[in-house]
Amino acid sequence: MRPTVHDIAKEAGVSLATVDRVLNARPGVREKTIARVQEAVARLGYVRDAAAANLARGRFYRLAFVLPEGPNQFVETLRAALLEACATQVADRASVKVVTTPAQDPHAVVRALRALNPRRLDGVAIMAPETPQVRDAVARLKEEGLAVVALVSDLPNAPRDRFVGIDNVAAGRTAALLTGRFAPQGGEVLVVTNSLRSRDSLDRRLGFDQVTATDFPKLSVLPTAESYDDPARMEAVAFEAAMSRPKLVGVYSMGSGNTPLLRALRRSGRLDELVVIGHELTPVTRRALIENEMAAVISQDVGHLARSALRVLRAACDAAPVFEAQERIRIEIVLRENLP
Amino acid sequence: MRPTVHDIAKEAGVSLATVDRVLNARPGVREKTIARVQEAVARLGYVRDAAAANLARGRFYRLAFVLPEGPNQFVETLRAALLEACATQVADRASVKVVTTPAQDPHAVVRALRALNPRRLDGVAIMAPETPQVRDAVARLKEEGLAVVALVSDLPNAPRDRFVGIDNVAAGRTAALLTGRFAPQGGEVLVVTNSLRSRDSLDRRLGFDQVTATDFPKLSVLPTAESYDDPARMEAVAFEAAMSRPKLVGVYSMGSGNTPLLRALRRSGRLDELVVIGHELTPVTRRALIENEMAAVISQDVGHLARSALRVLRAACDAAPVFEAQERIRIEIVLRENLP
DNA sequence: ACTGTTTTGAGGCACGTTCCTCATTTGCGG
DNA sequence: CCGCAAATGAGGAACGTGCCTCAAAACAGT
Repeated sequence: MRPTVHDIAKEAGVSLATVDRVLNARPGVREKTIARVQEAVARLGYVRDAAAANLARGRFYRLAFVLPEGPNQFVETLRAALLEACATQVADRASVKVVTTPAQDPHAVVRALRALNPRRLDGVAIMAPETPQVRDAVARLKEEGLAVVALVSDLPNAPRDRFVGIDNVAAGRTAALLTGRFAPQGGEVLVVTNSLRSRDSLDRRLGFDQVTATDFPKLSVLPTAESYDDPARMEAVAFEAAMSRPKLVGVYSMGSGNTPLLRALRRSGRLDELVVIGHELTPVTRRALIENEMAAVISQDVGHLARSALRVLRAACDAAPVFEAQERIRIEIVLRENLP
Repeated sequence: MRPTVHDIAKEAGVSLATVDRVLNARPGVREKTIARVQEAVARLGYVRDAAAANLARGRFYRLAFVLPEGPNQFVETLRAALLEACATQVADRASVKVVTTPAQDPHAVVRALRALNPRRLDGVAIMAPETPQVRDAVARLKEEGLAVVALVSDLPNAPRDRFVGIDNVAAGRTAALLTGRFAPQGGEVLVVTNSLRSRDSLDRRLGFDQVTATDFPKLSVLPTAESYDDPARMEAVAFEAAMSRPKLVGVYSMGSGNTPLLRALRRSGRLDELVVIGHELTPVTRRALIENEMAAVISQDVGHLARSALRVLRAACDAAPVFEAQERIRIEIVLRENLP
């Protein structure tokens, strides 16, 4: 059996109340006594029973997730993973509210953040492009004492407690390395995204350029084409590039919008000679991998993302340390053969 | 606030005792009453507070991990991850004993398993090659009522409750796909391992052959070379192949022993023209990736492995269902640019 | 209506911790 | 040595659930 606070008290020769005061860093204990208790803790190898502690504390975490809305498979699966995580022990003693905002309206996010009542909430996870208004809204939430984490796309200049997601520069570098090795003959690479306003796309492009510049001189990377979340525009841009650029060897899709992209490439008849690399495993990209239409998908485990965000938010609420190793989101490379 | 058993009792118009009997599937309640309680549970959206339940139950999980011993970086990091996981909430209300057995002695595992006292233990995780003796030892543990999971290397014909690890056939298929795409010109591929006795090596070879046979006719895969955990032998075999086979384009290392392998290939002077793919991210393989000596490493997150084994063991002890999505160990592809 | 069985109610103790209150002791300055 | 504040002890209630006992009620078959 593990030692309890009672054992510590006995071992240190103090009362239970004093042990409690020391363990919870409450004032009113002499240095000497603190040391004595801590020694006893070390000697007996005491570790606080988190279950009992939470029970006694009656702690309840009121959390909110602000996600973009739209025909975005990735966000849909993220939301599903979130709800699934809530049904398990990860979300124990927590209530989670999911708020969605129109993807294309940068003010909508701000409005949604303002609409949150800080007194009825302990923490917020935000997935949104970084704008000055969003930064201000985050700052306001922090001032109100809320825990704030950025999700998927970082808000590096906002006072968020933490970013939960992959290192997008490294993700872009990984995409470049795969493109370069899958297309050793070299040629032109088309880079597309729905919007460069999001920090994640920006970072990915940055990483992609770093590696192609230093390691794959035979690749020439075209300027980023933005679709602004318009499928028709995405399809037109991709089709145009495929038809007019004979030296095209690869396409790197940094955002969503893989359905119109693949449709265009299929239509151009050049899909099987192109190395297509995209992000996020969805039904669309999964199918494309199986059909050999996409060479690789760079992905992040949405289940891990959801659980990690929940754990990190709770830790931030308690100003407790996080278990780093568990919260590092991996850049997953998914090929046809290691589809989960 | 979340509803409690008290709320359920009130809602269903029964006593607390009856609610408890229904929730814990104890006998002595009429069908009609059971239905009434379950309706109340559904209506109020009650979910059992796992923390309080475990506390009340006073459940304590006594677990043991049986791991191979030896100069194996992978096992070392696994053990470290295990100890780290024990220090966190994952191992809450559990004691974990780690037993190591000499890697090369198949009887040592059996002896270690026999030495376990089933009355002082609730569950065991085993990482060992599958032999008839191991199967019998596992069967004996199961008969004693222990939970048993196979770790990393499956024991498909033993009555283990579950396998925690990657799908090694798929891992082999992934390695083949990478080799084929990284070496489109084709040629010979050397496959090495420390021992084909382990189920994982066997499965990886199987998967590797499947994909090379169907998708990469230009690759000809050599018979598996075994080192029997002897670094000198590994080095000799690899050097010999590199020197005598001009058409060699790739090496697939299915087990441990990457240090002597890389040393041999370096010595042969052909390392930079070979596509080397190995398993498990260790200091050795990490360095080889950074130096561009290895093209890719197929890995499994040891932290995830450790935490998953703990969770699965606990669930098996309680005959509780596991949260599948969280326990699926991914086949990670690690390149230079997405090193964690 | 009688017995006997099954079902239900009521209550209490336990788990390990937190967080109170109130009384007591200790240390310190004067 | 006194007075005062700080430090400590003792005890208890609570958190939500599990698990136990004993008695009361409902129901079955005769």
